[in-house]
Amino acid sequence: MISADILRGYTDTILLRRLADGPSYGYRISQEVRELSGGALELKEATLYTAFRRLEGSGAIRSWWGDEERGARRRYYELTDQGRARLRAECETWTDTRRILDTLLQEAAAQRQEEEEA
Amino acid sequence: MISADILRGYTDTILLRRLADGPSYGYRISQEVRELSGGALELKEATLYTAFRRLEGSGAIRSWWGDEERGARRRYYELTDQGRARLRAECETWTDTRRILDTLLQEAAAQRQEEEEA
DNA sequence: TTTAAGTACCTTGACACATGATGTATGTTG
DNA sequence: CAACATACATCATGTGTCAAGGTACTTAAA
Repeated sequence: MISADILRGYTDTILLRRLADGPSYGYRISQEVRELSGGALELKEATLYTAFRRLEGSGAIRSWWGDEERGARRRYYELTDQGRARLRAECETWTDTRRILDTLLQEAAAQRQEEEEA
Repeated sequence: MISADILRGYTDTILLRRLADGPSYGYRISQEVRELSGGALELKEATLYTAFRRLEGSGAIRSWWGDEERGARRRYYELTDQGRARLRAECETWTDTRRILDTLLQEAAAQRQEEEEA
């Protein structure tokens, strides 16, 4: 189980990506994240909704109340152009970050050797 | 330039890895990180030294003052067995995290199509 | 028919980590 | 002697995560 604390800084990006294919709402997104991560990542509600506020405040998404006639009310979210641009930028940052962390965490020579000998 | 905020949660792992090949000290490690990351990541001093305190407090590293006869004094750090175990565990967590984020940030079908057509 | 569980939203307070600012001290080089 | 590099350290502040708590509707089981 991966804590979102470790992904800190990527919660927003994950949400933006979930909205890239069209409008969605909180509960659904949290389910999708759980499923796509094979149960390893669960965005807690407090994290999720504060992230939505943050993203809306910065102009990356906009939202409205759905007009569900049955069941619980839902608030829908949608990417703005700015949000789409931000998603692109942050995906590139992820690529860089991944490469750098791979380099920085590369196994020690001794460890590699052990594995080669195994 | 990648903010360490984005790597938050990996500062400790990076430091543990820097100590995996033998004892070292703060200033040198911060230089190594800068070089290995191609200048993209700079561990700020405050971040560095609070991380050392944290790691020593949790028993992952131990430290001592060097006996430099010239130049500024240095505090050396070294992995404990516990630290070595923690490094292994956290490298595995990184592998998982990387895979999960890759999945979660995978480009949208529409975007992929655009690229294929390009 | 009550109860539990699922859907769906929200806020508050506590906590952890990163960092700008600031300080100490020594050594080297122009 | 001024500037820069080496080398350590702390404090206050900001930001993000999350446990805990709350609201309200729907469906299925007991």
